[in-house]
Amino acid sequence: MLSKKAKYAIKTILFLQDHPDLLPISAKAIAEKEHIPYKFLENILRDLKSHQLVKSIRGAEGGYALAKDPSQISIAQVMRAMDGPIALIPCISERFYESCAECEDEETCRIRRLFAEVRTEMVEILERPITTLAKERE
Amino acid sequence: MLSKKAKYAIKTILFLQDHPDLLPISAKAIAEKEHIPYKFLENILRDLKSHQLVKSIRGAEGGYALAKDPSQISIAQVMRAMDGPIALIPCISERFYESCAECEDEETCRIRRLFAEVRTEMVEILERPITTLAKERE
DNA sequence: TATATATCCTATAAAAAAGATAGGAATTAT
DNA sequence: ATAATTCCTATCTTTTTTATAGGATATATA
Ligand code: FES
Ligand code: FES
Repeated sequence: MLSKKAKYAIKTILFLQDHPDLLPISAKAIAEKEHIPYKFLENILRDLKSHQLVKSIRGAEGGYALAKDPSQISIAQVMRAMDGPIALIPCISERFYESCAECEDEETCRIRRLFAEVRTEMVEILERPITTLAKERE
Repeated sequence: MLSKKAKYAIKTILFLQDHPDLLPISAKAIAEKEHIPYKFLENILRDLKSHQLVKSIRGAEGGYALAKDPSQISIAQVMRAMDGPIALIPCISERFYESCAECEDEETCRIRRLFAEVRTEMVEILERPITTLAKERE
């Protein structure tokens, strides 16, 4: 399951997408509008920034904005920045590969292929740009 | 990511599939062969049994065996029995539905459809019978 | 029937991860 | 100068995951 952190992060990114203002948006404003604990959101924003998903302007009247065009941002990117791998097992993760402690040999592992297939399908959907996320009830 | 419990459970199920002996297989034997902590495995087997995935024979010479034909068992079933929902968000889970505390309205949620699509693809792959899991290096 | 081998059950402990908060330094518009 | 804001490190709390303990119950077989 998605962590709360990742879900808050997604909501934050979509909120910033929806408000491409001239002025950046403060963490305080985001926290209030999206009902995210303020200090928790600060941590999330720092992570989003370190992953080049948002940029920040310091000082009074400062705040946050998307670091790139929304067409270049996907839910997968946000999930990876917050929770790590998309894959359900580490040995087939593209960006967070780790060998499986429990499995003797990747070559003969019975479930590796299956989960690789799952990951491929997941990534295909989750890598879509967030611009494709129209509001429902169109 | 898959929990260790789920991974142990999958290994257990595949082990039982590979040993369709006349005699049931003891937890002790499974624990040794698959390198699973014995007492942890007991808990797992109890859960697998309560979900009708394995059956048990008590007493000396007792042990465990699959509760149904392997063609009727999938990795998805094992995952659900151990970790709960396959879906990444609760509001689209088929068997473990919960409304999302953070989202105001499912109808207007921007990410619900996307994650529903992800779940559909995941389930399609993970619901395959374990008999389709041939050993690699065919 | 005694014994050894098992499952079965409840409870607890230990470790790790997730979720949240605290306090203050640094920056900047007004 | 002041107020608003990001930035940083640290800590705390709660929940989940992983694992263990101890014993009750059942059963094959010698
Ligand atoms: S699941 Fe990774 S090697 Fe088996
Ligand atoms: S993710 Fe469940 S309603 Fe938005």
